Amino acid sequence: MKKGHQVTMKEIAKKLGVSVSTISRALKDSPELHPDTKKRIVEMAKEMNYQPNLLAQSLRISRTNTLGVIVPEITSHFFASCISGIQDHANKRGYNVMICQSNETLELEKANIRTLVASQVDGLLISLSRETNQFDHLLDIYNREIPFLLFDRVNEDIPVSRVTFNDEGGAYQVTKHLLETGCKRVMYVSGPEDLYISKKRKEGYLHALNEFGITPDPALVKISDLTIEGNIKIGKEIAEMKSRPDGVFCMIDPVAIDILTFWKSIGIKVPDDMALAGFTNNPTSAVVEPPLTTVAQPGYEMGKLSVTHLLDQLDGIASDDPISIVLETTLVPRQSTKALK
Amino acid sequence: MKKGHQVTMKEIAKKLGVSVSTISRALKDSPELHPDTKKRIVEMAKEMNYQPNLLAQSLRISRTNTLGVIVPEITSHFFASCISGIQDHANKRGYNVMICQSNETLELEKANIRTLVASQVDGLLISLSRETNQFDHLLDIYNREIPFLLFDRVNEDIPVSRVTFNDEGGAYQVTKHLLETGCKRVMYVSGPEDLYISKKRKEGYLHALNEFGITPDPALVKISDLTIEGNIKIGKEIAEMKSRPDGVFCMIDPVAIDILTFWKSIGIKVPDDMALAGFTNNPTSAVVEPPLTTVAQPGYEMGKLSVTHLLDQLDGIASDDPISIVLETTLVPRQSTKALK
DNA sequence: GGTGACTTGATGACCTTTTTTCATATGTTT
DNA sequence: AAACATATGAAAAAAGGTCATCAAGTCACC
Repeated sequence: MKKGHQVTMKEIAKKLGVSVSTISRALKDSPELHPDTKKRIVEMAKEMNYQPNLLAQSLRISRTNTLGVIVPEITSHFFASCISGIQDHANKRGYNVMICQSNETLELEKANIRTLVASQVDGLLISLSRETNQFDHLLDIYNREIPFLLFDRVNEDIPVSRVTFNDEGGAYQVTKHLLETGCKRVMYVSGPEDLYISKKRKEGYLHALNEFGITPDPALVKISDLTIEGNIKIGKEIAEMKSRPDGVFCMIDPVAIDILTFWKSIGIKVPDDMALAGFTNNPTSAVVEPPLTTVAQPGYEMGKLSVTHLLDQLDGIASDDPISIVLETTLVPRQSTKALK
Repeated sequence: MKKGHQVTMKEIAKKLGVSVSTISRALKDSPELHPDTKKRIVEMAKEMNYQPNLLAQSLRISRTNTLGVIVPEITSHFFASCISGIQDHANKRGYNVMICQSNETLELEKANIRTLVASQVDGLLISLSRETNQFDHLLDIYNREIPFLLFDRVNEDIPVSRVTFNDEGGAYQVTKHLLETGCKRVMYVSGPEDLYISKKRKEGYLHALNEFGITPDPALVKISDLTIEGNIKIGKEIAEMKSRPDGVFCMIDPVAIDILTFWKSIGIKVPDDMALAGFTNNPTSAVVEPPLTTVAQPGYEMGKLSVTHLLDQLDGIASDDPISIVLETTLVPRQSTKALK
């Protein structure tokens, strides 16, 4: 199939028997043109359904008014919300958005960056893949002075702006909640240790324990590979412990939900046998039985703030110096943890 | 913030003291170039981190290798899955994807089309918004011979390829399932009547009733505006009916889940008091209590098939004549409906 | 020495739009 | 009639890359 022909300024010019410069002047609303001519041209452009070729325009002015976005996966509700926030607010400021997913692989992340840069995007919003433990590709675009920032899945060694949640604070809140509702032995089920959020949330967990005068027990920290099988394996391990925890805080909701489902199948009662809490406030967490206590992360808001900051930098409204924007999270207590007395 | 300078062919040429044409030939792997020179150039290009400017390239060859995608909303798991399928398979064939969401409004749908067309995308994959009841914008791009197809939310009057689910068949399956598990009075909760899927699923519903020799009762068809409030209102209306249905089939999962949640709050038991079924197989439907019987629609697959067909048309592999691709759905029986005897 | 093959240079057209410059053609003013 | 303003044309340069063409150089071979 071949694309149909697009109307160009040249063709309008020919049709009206005027020159291309006149067309350009008319469409740019230049003051040195007779209003009548201007009107004639604008009307003809409309009639011929003229659309300026953004490629040519971008090439000329060396700006595309397009931003690139890279997320680990679109099907995650959280990232979908971020994208939604990014899109809405990018559009509001006259920018378009090209979205790519890395599928949690370093390889695709690199490839996406390459393509977006080649497409001359004006800036990039990146959330790193789980696999990303090496940062040459980011340093590369940093050195090439391509404006970008990191959100949610960030790295602290790259001198660019970061937008994150107060992961430590959220983990602190939820651990504290478990302790306040009577748990004595609270476990933390983490993701891979080199993940930024694994570390941060562990800090919050430890912080809360510390505040309650509890010495951390290494047996009460487990690491999941975040696959369904991995999560179930952890659930099983916990069930089989001689000395079980009485409260479990999982780094992300899906881990908690997989464990919950497994526990239900073997007769473990939540929260009576063990309390359970997650993090992220996925839509699913509200409807499982019992509803899961979790920590809400406003994804749309994160997308909005990220894109706004980047555009502010592009437009010279904000300084180019990297800043760190930290969004607060909110504890969402539900029935998977006991009630406060 | 200003974007850093990008290396051009001219600069490589200057550095190596050769002409731009030689660079071009080397990068195009032209056979008429000495292998040594080719190697020298390719290495220098790599060293200088040269990336061809896709804008210029696209402008010249009048092809962008980019597809545009318009979905009603990204945060829906179903559409996110479609996008994922589209992206993966577009990339596989060397295409990029620009994604836009219409937020279920006609206005944004039009604006998105305009922008994507102005950006010279090679083709479009469109899923219509709920509000779209007028099709000038589609006829417009049809007349301008811009290759596109419709998926999921389609319209049958535009002569372009369509990719849909067998909505009628899925609705028939689930209604039949309700009848087979003992329901005598099955209700259909529809969305707005001008929606394609509202109509199709109603056909399937009626088809099953007919097969069981049941005369459709107009009181057993309700229409929701698909907002949470609207769904709850329907749930309430059903609860207050003097002669309640004993099975309710909702056009989409969220409607069923909102109704289920409301019913739980007022003590109606599912499936004992009334059986309940949805459509789409949202992740949520598997974890509500009781798990919701629904119809699975493979979104990733739909995205994959859509993009593959469009690219086949673009590449001349498939004929330009519009075809209709119909994907089969699968009944997912769960505990919100009674078991078969 | 002539022929042909191979390699590279040099040039320019082209894609579309933007922007500038200079040249005209009018009409208006003094 | 000269001076000026206004409106428009015509053309070129630029953005970066592609592609084709012609010229010219080097080399080998008969």
